[in-house]
Amino acid sequence: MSDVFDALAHPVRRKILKLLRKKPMSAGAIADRFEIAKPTLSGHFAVLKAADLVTSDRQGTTIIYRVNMSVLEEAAAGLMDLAGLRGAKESKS
Amino acid sequence: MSDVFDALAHPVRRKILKLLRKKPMSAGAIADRFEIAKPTLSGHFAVLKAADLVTSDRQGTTIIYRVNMSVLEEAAAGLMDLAGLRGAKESKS
DNA sequence: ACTATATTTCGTTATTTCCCTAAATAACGA
DNA sequence: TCGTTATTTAGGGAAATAACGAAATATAGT
Repeated sequence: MSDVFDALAHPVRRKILKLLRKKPMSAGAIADRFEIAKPTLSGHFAVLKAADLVTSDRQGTTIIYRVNMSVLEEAAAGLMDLAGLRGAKESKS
Repeated sequence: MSDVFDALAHPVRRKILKLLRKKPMSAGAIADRFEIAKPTLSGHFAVLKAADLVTSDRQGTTIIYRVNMSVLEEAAAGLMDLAGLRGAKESKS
């Protein structure tokens, strides 16, 4: 859970998730949307993956990233739990 | 919005919010719940305040912190927006 | 085997974050 | 005003994070 919030803390990573929400994209296609160097983005992908917020699978030479919706929903639920709102499961950490 | 996710990224700050959700507490009362030095916690309060996640008011020599529920709810809504879920307002950044 | 393309890993630098102790500030009561 | 309590600010060191260019890896096609 902490990994998730760490991952969400960076604006670029939130923007990546927002892109990915519409449709899965290759690392390169995502990189085209940013001014940031590819190695830097690659690092962001790694953080998102560590948080299990995205999954990746290779297709030939390109790597396709897709959002892991359930984890994103869990995070939202976690926040609602913090807020003490309806529909929130019990949470740790 | 970025400030909010930054603030939520630290486990201690999330724990503070969770405490404060039940009832407003003084800085010292919160500090009693942690092993962390008071100045360190004071720094965490400052981050939470910068994100507008908590408000503070002084009562004599003690300072009472309370959660700003609406901002916490906004953050949850922001996440749901990322997840593309119902009930989510449009969001920037 | 060689070349080209896509992506990541490595090594480095700069910035930020986190935590601490010590000192400062604020408000109270005697 | 003095002393006490509650909290914050200041200063500093260690560790984490973010960014880059260069080099490495993986795959496909020739």
